[in-house]
Amino acid sequence: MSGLGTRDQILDAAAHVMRTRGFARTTTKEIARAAGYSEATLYKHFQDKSDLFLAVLHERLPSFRPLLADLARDPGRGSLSDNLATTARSAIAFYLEGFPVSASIFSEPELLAAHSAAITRRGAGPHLPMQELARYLRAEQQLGRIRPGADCDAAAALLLGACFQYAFLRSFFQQAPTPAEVEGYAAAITATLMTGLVTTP
Amino acid sequence: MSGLGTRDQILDAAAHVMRTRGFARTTTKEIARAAGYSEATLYKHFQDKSDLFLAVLHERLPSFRPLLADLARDPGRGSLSDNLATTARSAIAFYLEGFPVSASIFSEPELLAAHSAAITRRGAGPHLPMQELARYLRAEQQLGRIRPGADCDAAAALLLGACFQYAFLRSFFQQAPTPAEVEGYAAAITATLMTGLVTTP
DNA sequence: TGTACATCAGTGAACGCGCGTTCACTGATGTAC
DNA sequence: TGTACATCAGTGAACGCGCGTTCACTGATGTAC
Repeated sequence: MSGLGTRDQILDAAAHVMRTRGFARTTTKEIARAAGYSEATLYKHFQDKSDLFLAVLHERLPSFRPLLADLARDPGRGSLSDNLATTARSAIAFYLEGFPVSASIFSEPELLAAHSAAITRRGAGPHLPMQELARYLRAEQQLGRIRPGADCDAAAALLLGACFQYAFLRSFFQQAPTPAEVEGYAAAITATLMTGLVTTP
Repeated sequence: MSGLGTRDQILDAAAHVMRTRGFARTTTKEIARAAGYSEATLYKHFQDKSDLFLAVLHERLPSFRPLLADLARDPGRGSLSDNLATTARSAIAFYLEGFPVSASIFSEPELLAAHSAAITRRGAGPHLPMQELARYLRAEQQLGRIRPGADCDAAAALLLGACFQYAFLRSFFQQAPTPAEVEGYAAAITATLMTGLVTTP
């Protein structure tokens, strides 16, 4: 009695199997079983398995651009370091959720190529959060809360890069971090990014 | 007429196929063909396919710890920002080379678990470069080239994280960066890490 | 030196299995008159 | 209202294929006397 169409149920099931069993174990049989349909039904809604995968990647991967867009729309609100720490926490949560599935695509270069082409075509991509964050930082710079000479692109790359690698390491060692850990880490990298290594605050 | 034993030739071939065809296409048949042996020969040297993969991951993935260990052994040499920029360039090259194969493992969670367990057992791991870099930074801090209050762990995470994500993005869009691009990027993140966003240099 | 045997790296051919995919079908629902 | 037909979501069973793995083997090399 779900309100979802068959296609959506299949996508949900596929995304679930990918997360729980891994990309290599995500067979048409497993997806069909998880969705509660026969394998043949998959082919009524998707051309082939690649088509189904690409749809999952497009329609079921999380995004955290909205949060960043909000920030950039309204700079000057709250303290800069709070905003950055919040962004870092969201980024970590986002990368933790998306990394295992996203990384899996690298095992099939042709699928990766198709996915990255599709993403480029529609103007999306994993580099956009960085651009969005840099845009926010430049807005803060114009408001005088960031020093004039600072390189906002580099700063965005440093902050999100640290979050990305943090999520990778946790995924790699299969250790989900506690909220307190994430909070501490986000605060530490934010503070260091703000003040730098050599100058005295 | 190679000086390599059969086992090493198989490992080289497997690593090569992984890089060129992708993890999912790395079948026993492809490995055997690339190595110039029959498939049956693989099983004279490895218990099964997982065993062979784990050996590739252990014995054929690049490492850039040595460079970092050198740095940490001899702090105070050269300028701090040159050392960091050099480290960033090496890190990017290293991650660019290792990322596609390393990421692939996420498609088989059981293999990932076996790999991460093996790595932990022998005291290795992708988090060590960060620790090594932090160690170097602390040594510089003791020499007075980094301000006393700075968080060297956070700084190491920021710098290597930015390199890691940079390599990911390039691998994702299948665009190999030029040396000049890498150099510019390394210089930018290094400078920003050194001076920070809010203080005046 | 010749002969008989042991060792050992490597192989061709076959195996069972699970994969993605297709096909002819079923049965419920909608539509025409 | 009843009847005949069209539509359409979904299926069971089968398909060919390529996978990882094994087995009985071959032939070159080493060793004993």
